[in-house]
Amino acid sequence: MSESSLSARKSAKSRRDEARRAAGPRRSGDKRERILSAAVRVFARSGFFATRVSDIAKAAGVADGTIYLYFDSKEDLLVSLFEDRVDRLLSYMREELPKKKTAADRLEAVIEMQLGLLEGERDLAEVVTVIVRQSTRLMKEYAAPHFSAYLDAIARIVSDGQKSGELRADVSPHLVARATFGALDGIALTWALGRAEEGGLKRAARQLSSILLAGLAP
Amino acid sequence: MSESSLSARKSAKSRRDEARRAAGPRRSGDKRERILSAAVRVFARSGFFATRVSDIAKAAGVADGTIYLYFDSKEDLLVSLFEDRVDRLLSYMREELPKKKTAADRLEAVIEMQLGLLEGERDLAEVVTVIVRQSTRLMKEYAAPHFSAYLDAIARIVSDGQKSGELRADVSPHLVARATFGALDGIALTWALGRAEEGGLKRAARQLSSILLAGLAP
Amino acid sequence: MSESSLSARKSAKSRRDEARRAAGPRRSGDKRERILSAAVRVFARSGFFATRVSDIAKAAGVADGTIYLYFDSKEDLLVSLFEDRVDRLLSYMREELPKKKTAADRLEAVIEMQLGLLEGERDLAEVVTVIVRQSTRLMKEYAAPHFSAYLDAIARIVSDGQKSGELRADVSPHLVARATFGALDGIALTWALGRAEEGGLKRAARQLSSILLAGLAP
Amino acid sequence: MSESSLSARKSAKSRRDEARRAAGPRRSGDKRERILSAAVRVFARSGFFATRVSDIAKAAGVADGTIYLYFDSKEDLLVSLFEDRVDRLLSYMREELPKKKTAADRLEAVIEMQLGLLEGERDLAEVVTVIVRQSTRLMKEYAAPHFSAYLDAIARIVSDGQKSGELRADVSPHLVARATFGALDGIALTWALGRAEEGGLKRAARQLSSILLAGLAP
DNA sequence: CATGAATGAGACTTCATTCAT
DNA sequence: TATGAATGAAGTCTCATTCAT
Repeated sequence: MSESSLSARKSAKSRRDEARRAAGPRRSGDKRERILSAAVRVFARSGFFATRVSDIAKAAGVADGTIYLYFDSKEDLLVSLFEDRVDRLLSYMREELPKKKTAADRLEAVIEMQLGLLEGERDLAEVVTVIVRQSTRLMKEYAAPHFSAYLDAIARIVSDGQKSGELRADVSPHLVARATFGALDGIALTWALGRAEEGGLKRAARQLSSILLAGLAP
Repeated sequence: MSESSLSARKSAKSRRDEARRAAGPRRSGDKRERILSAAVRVFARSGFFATRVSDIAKAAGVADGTIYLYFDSKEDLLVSLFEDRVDRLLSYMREELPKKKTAADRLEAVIEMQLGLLEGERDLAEVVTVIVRQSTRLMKEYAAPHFSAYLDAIARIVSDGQKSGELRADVSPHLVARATFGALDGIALTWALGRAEEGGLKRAARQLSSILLAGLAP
Repeated sequence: MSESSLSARKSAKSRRDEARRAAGPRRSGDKRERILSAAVRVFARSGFFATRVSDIAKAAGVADGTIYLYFDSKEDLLVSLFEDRVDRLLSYMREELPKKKTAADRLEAVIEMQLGLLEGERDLAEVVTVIVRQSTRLMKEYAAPHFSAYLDAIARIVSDGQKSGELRADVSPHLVARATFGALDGIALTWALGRAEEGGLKRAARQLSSILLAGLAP
Repeated sequence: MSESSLSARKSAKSRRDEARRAAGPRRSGDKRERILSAAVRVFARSGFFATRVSDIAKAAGVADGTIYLYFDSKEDLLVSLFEDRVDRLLSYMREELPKKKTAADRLEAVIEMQLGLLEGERDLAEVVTVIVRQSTRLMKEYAAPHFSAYLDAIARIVSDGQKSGELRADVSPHLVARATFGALDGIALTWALGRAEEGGLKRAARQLSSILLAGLAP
């Protein structure tokens, strides 16, 4: 999930926005953020397709047309939302992972990170886990590559751990990555759909780490 | 996932269909199945919203209107599809689980069952994991209860295993259930979206079982 | 203005229509014609851009969506209209012109034909002369080639007449073609916009022929 | 095409502009001209409806809103453009025609004038001949009266020439006017759409005059 | 039972115009 | 005067659903 792959998708609009941001904030530089944040709420409540652009506009307190000053289309809005949030995850990964020395510490960090990203942002959790899967094009053309890169990063941690003898070698690193991601996703999904208790995800992170590491011990 | 919860949603059409099935096969009793099977293929390729009813009709070789002789709506078609396939899973669970004596055996059975259901039916895998999440109403009103029942069943296996001392007691049974389901779902998702190798799911089932049971050992 | 160039533009819809027509008239095989004829009236009154698709639908007594069963888009509707009517002109040209032996007779025939096509169809006259020029894309991509072919045909008549000594040789055949077409178009335009008297175009045709032939005498 | 008919349409803006012009050039008096000249270019390239006000603003190097300091609306901009250029034609007619003594000289003058106006201004030629026809309201409410006045002026030349025996009397003066205008328009149209050769229009003017006068000889 | 032409509600998006700065 | 971000009305087109045959 390299930086370059992330910046690959750049609409005319977002390029314009960047120029605008670089030139310093204009009168309503926060409008883009207001729209994004309204979109998280509305998408989470109704799903991508059932959400009308006018719903988001109303929730953001702007006119329908204003949406299109900041995003190319409804789909671009969802993608931007996704990117915006995935960016945080990636930055965090690039900064924190190298500091950990053992595979165990790294897996724990990934787990805490992925769940922690959502902690306190129930709507975002639902968008990321459920809504993004609603646009097949988005899923296949955009999410899939990033998704693979993310899985690859996890698999590499496992594979390195196996080489160093820290983890058992009789399981496929990629399977572990897929299962780990799925477990995290499943926890987030049920957390988002059910009662999202305060601090629940943190406890879940600790327990999942514990099970996974015990299960992967040589 | 009790029988009663399953029969909660019963449209006029599905009730009629059941009566018909009970009365034995009619001349065009297979048309319903032809439509369902076409729907699996088309939904899997294009997603729920991007699929037009006329696409399914064409794939099934029937007229658009014919769909509405067997299903109330496009959404009813998806729900019926889901029910039809989940039914197999439930029957299997009710028959096989009681035969297993240890928690380990039961968890292994659940894992093999859930993945085995999809093995050889790539399209169905995609529908179940991705497409079903596209209709928020379906997800929240229909799937959620069944989903909970399914998770509860897994959690009970864990909880029983903890009471008997077979499994470690310091993790939440529900968390284990959610993580297990998620791991299975994640494996199925990546299998469906990526290269679905022959026999891959069977191997995955064995490895996941091994990790999970080792991780849950007291 | 060869046959092949005419059939070059064939939308999915029109191809479907042809198949349908070939297979014999369905229940409402005349609906396409009803829409076309309504379109002539409404386009003539309001122009291409100011006309809403729903206006045409109302005038034709069909639902908005029905338009799209027969035409790909609003623009396709205009193009189809144009083609449909130009076809008559071309058929006539291919059949009648070869029968005439002198350049004078041929020019007279062209003049009578172009104006006669519109006689009794005031709306069509306006569509052809005014409305078609409203869609620049249509004008440049579609009309221009056919237009050139039409002008070429007239120019050839002149050029042949010059070679045979029947017409004066000191004027450019293409200029004569452009001026003749323009004169006819101008007459049609003012006839359409003003009081379109019965028989006026026939008289106009005779007078224009007379002036043109006298002007071109060697 | 009397002066009074020309001043019939006078928006608040144009009245203000006239006052300004009468008072002598202001600092930004050229901005209006910059906008008009940009409008000619953009209208000619894309047509009236396909042209966005913002396109013109960009081409003129002003902000969108600035357009509305000089013109009431997009349509007013087109009308102003038309008036501005037609003004030249009218001034010329009022000054030059009375100097000519014969009908032949007058017709030649009209022809040279109408084509000469466009010579060297290909964009303007396209605007006048094609684009102006795109706004039906403009065509019917504004252009038609001026158009009639212009045709009347030509018809009067013919009619006078018939009375003096200089031109044949068996053709309708109005028909001649309409055909002459049409021929000129047709030449300008094809010149604008095709390869606009240098000097082409001047040659065309001479040939057309020659044909027309020979055709109208008694 | 089956058909598929017809319907029409509703969504996304554009763009002329305004107005606070 | 000049700006350009914001507005919101309005239009094209899609597609689930119906119903006459």
